[in-house]
Amino acid sequence: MLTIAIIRQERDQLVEDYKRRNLDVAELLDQVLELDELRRATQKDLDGLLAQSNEISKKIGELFKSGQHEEGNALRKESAGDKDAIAALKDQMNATEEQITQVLYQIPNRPHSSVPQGKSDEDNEEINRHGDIPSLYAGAVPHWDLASKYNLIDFELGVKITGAGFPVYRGKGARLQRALINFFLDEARDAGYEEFIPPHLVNQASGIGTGQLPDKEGQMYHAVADDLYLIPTAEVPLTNIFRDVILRKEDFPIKLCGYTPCFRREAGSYGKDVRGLNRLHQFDKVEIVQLQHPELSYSTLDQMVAHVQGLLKKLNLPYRTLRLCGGDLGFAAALTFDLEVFSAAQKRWLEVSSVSNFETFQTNRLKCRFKNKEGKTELAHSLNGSALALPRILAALLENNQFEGGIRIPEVLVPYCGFDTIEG
RNA sequence: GGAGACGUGGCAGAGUGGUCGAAUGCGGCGGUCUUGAAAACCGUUGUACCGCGAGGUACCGGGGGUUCGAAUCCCUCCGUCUCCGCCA
Repeated sequence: MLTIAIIRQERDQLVEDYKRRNLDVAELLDQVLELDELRRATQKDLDGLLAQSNEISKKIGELFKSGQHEEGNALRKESAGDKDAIAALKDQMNATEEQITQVLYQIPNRPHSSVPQGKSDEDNEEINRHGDIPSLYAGAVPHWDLASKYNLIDFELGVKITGAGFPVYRGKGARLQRALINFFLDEARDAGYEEFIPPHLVNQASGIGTGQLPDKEGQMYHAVADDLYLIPTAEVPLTNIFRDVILRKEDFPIKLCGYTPCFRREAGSYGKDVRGLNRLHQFDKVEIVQLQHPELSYSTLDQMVAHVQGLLKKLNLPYRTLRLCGGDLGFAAALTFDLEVFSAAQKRWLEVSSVSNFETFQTNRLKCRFKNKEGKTELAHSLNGSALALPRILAALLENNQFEGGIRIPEVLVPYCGFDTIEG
């Protein structure tokens, strides 16, 4: 969420910047400014009335204390009149603040200066590629065929138990999942991230804190009876650890990681690209999160991208790095790098990680601040990235490493799996 | 789920209608002393908003109410603890 201070100071520049998101925010910003004027004027009036009322109350107290009851009672009657005016101004204050919040909720994060103009994922900027795309043998098949051929994943069984998008992993498929989770967590720990196991359901305040609510209400599973939401990513509980927290600048950088299942309704997605593991309602992911000093957050972003690239290198998966254009950038992000691996049997790139700097967008909602050099509180920067999401990694691993007699397991995973080949 | 107790500043813990944004202790920060450190002593130490400033306003779990005035009384929600029940 943008701060009102920024809108007041940089209104014109903001309008310019949001054009790269293909958004015209002029009207929204002006609404905020107008409401803010009203709010300040109202507070001025309200504070004045309250000050008066406080003073009279104090006087009455003193009169009664010194035994001057008649004078006290006279004053009491006199002061009763302001109550309605005070109540009316309070109502107006609250209503105006609420309106400001509602407008601010509609405005996505300001794109970083390096974010290219663009409409869709086709305009994303490819930054680099790494690894050779394997040439598969003639009988190579996509991962959904491999999954059933080697009895690794049962999609139909998931449909029976729950519904589409909830696969059942079994046997070596299940063990491979667990191996990947442990591998990713160990790598994160080696990189200095503290491991957490957070709750998988969160309250509304947490959803608002990281930006899922109210913007993406329909994308989360909602347990209505208890008004809790199933997390779409570990980012939500992990980042919300720092809601309403004032850090010391020595605390930076704060590095956390955690494995959780992720639940996404994927409302509105349909048809192609949803086959097999490509798009699921429940999937596993290891997430890395950092809170950082504003001056350092972009070098931190680069480090996080490098960490994810390191994972892909160790898994020997060909990947490319994209800088998302304004049109593809998420609501809360200022800058995002996507990592995609090449799925050799589907012959296409699959997004496996999204690493973002949210600058103060989340921390403003979270009220996560630190004491700066001048001793003043200042909003921290928050960042996160998938390191990594499992399903598409698994898809690419199965497809890229298949041979006539089975599937080879990448060397780094063998100690985690306890097997080096999947065969019929 | 039932019964009871409680929710105050970084922590501990006073405060039951007025001068309380809140005693005191601990912790933190600055200083004196010291070769240095510790101890001792002195000072300082919540957050947000409005205002050029002086200063003002709000906040004692959240929300609402009573009152001229609420940390204090009432209602409600949330949470914690103890006992009972149930249970991995």
